[in-house]
Amino acid sequence: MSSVTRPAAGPADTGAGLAAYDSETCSIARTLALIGDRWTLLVLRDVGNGIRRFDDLASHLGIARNVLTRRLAALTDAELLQRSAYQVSGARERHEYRLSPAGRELVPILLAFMGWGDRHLAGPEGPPALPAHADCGALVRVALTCEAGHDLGDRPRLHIRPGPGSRRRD
Amino acid sequence: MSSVTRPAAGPADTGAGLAAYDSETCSIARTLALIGDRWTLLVLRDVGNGIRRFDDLASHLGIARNVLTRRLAALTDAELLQRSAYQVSGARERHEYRLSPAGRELVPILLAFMGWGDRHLAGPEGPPALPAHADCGALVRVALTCEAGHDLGDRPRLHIRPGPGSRRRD
DNA sequence: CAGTATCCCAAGCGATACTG
DNA sequence: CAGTATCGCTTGGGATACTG
Repeated sequence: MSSVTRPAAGPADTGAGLAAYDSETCSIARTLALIGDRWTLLVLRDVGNGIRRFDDLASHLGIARNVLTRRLAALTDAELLQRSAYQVSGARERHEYRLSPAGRELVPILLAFMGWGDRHLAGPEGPPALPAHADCGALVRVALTCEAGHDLGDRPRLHIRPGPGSRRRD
Repeated sequence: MSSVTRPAAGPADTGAGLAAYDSETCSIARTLALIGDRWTLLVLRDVGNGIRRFDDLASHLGIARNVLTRRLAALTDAELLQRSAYQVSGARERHEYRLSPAGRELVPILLAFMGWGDRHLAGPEGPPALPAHADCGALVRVALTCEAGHDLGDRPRLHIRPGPGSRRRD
């Protein structure tokens, strides 16, 4: 990028759209407010991977127990996790956590993180884990496609437009 | 997973894979450690949307200036942003920030957040913003596809396998 | 096992003032 | 305009002890 005498303008400046709208109304900001803390995505990852009990989560994550309590409560409250009781024969009742349908819809976010990390932060040995389609076993990747059927590739060029729920800034 | 009394199990338990591996080696954890704080993704969003100057970012985001300084420095350092100087005619030199190639590859993460928020946190009016393919104008969405060509849909069923860079837990 | 209750601490944020 | 410097404070996280 050499000597740009022209900071603004050009087709590259796709920003006029979002820039004019409230930063907090944005769906990215809203979602981040819900699950954008230090532990939540990792909790969801682990639960999605079948770690469903409190102590297992605590020890696998290395999270403080009280913090885990808070996260699980918040996630259950937001209905991203479902807490269900189960009973093993005569024993005392136990609980387990599972992803709710809305929680399972967060998987693309997790996979997007995973894909980027695999490409940019993995050592020379390669990625630490591989996501496969449970039905057919083939590897899964995140793709950006447009309604016209184009694949947008790795470094997509977007143009963000105001949507119906946009709120103009003052 | 040895000492599991296995309450539920069944085909739903796809977790054996990741659960057995280190929580921090995971690419999700690594990526989160880099960009998983309260502001970074929003900074990247705004820069990607064409807000490129310090004061514009500060006022659009509502972030404290010193915090913005730190974020921009960290992101430039991690080579997710590129800082370039430009000169308007005779005036003093100015700087602007742009997404680096690696930074642009984070767009799928942003769009995954956006998509989820649009579906679960938007008001009845609809999504606040719409991402369109810059080339053709059609709307863009995040899709999960497997190498066998299947579209995994909204609530994918995955099986996470250890990859070459996996590190067993003790 | 699955949490809750306390207490303490540090990172991180915000506000403000200052500089080239 | 584009930051840096300082400071106080709040938010959350960690450790530990306790309970049904």
